[in-house]
Amino acid sequence: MATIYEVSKLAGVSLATVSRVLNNSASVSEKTRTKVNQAMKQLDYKPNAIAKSLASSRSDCIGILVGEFHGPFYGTMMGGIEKEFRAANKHIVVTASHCDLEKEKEDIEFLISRNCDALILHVEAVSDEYLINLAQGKTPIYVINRYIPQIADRCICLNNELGGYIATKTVLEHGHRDILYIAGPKVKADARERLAGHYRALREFGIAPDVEREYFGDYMQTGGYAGMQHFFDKDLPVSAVVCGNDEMANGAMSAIREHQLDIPNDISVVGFDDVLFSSYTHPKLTTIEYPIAQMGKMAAQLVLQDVYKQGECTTPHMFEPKLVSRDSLSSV
Amino acid sequence: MATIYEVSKLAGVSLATVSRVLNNSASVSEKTRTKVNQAMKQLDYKPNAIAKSLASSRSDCIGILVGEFHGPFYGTMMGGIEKEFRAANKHIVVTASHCDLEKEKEDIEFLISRNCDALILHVEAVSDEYLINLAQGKTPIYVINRYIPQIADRCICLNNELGGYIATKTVLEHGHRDILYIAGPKVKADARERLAGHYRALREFGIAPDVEREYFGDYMQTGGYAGMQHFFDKDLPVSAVVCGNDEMANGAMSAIREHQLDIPNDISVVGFDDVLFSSYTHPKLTTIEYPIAQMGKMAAQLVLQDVYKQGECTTPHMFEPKLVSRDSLSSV
DNA sequence: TTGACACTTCGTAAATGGTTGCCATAAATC
DNA sequence: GATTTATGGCAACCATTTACGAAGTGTCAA
Repeated sequence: MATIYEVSKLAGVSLATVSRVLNNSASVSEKTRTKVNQAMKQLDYKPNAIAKSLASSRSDCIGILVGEFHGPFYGTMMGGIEKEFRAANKHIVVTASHCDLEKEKEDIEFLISRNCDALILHVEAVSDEYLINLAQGKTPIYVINRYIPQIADRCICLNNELGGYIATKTVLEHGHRDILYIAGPKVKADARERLAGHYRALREFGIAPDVEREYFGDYMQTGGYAGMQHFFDKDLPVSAVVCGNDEMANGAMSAIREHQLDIPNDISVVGFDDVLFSSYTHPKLTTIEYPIAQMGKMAAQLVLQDVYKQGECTTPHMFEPKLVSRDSLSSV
Repeated sequence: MATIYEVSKLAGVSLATVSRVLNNSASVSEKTRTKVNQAMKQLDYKPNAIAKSLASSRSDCIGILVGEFHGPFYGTMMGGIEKEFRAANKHIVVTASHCDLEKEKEDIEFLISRNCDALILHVEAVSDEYLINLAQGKTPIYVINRYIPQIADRCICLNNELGGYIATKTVLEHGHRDILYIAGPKVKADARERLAGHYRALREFGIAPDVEREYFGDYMQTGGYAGMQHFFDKDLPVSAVVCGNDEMANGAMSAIREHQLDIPNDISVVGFDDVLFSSYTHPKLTTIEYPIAQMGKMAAQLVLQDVYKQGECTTPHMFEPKLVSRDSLSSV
């Protein structure tokens, strides 16, 4: 592989000049520029990003940390981020840390050691203090789906509590009183926040939260399915089930159908996130919109603005969840 | 950020020794090793992966190229690859090139310029010649979902034609004769292969393929929905619709339901891929299994074996599609 | 016409933070 | 005391950026 040195020799100029035309920095005469460009073409020269990164301590790469690669939520998030960066000619390097404390730390260190110009993190296990401390470091970080007051300007999040509140309140307003809740994993802050919103709505309607009517799933279809089975086994009266996310709602719907019950006439179902497939379930899922693609886009814009001084980002950092009314919720 | 130099000074040893401790290569006395480790801890030394990569022309990174970040197919593939590599302490850097020729080439060059030790590619736009040529290069490549005879040992793929054949043959064996086909984008080879399999099954049953009964979608729910609408508008007799993938099947089912028709009693639906949500649709989707997670895993094992000389991979390179019988296909 | 001055354009060389082959030295063994 | 063996150090190298300075060119006034 040809190096900048060979190019400089062939073009009869110095290393510095080649570097200058590469980065079109400073002034280079048109004549020299053409000479260099020709030499590069002739040698099929490809710049070595690693060496460039070492010398310049930049990388044009943004590190992304997600929980998982699979699943509709993270995929959409990565897509939103990537689209924005690609337009700006930046690359992303993504790792998935499976909501594990050690892996999250490891991955963050990995991304920093790779000279990422900034980090966009969707982390769950790591503590607030860790992130606050990390934010002091050389590499700017941006946090999605988590609000930390001390670094509020680095947080892009959704009001999960409000979303949980809206979901259950809507169900209550439709006349339901026998409500089940399939929550996400207790270890996840957003799951707890959504549950808190659920409680608030319940109390507002004079209903005492009841642990008997709660189930903690895994945020996946299997969890929703298992949760619903669990409730069926306990033979509780039910007219609606509110789920911590759409995947679990999907799983719950599957279990409900297997019990020969109709959605929403026998049991109403509400989800959270409004992932892509939720408009294609049967019945179409009533859910809470989590504008994750936009939030990813915004995180990217923030990086572009802060780190690369390109464009401006004026979107507010806290997004408001909205109800998406479809067909899985009926009145009683 | 502390450098290896400062560590060596603090520990009172040479640079080389620190490097040896880091890579636990060659022999270093226990005493020295402890001294160095203590110094590293004291300085909170973090090795600079970029510098290491430049000096050693390795990176412990594997470049992955996928079509998109979102969607159940690629997510599962990335997950399968990542899991295997994480266990071996390798990292992946992923880019999505949206099935665009220029982006695919650009991304491949990007990954190579980042010193990736190997590339795992799911590419569609780039030509066979390009890949054959690329395979001659310094960076080993592995290709998923594409068979190129000249580099067969680098290809991990599914017999798409056979899958397409099985899907339609199964539908025919269930007595259906008025079959519609919603294919993937013509530009995608796998879509064409699946369609070819469809043709073969049709001919085997004495049915002439009919372009009136074909629609080319986008491999997404929207495409399946639009395809079904298209057929409804033409008012063709239908008893079954075979789809190029599960997402389109999902979209088609949605359209069918909106026409107040029952699945599978009025119209049967068959998909392809068996992505996660297909076991949770209503009715549960009958489809063709595409073991993409396993294939990703295998690609990773191949890299581990060939590039890092770890483990051994004996899985055959061509996977066989299998029918997954669920509830969306009935007999007539 | 010429000299001063400013501005372009380009080259030199020192980083950047590591790896690694080769050689030297000290310790251990016989 | 000679021969191994285990350790450690030196210095070149990886491919690039970039501060600094040196030419070269042009403008303008004296």
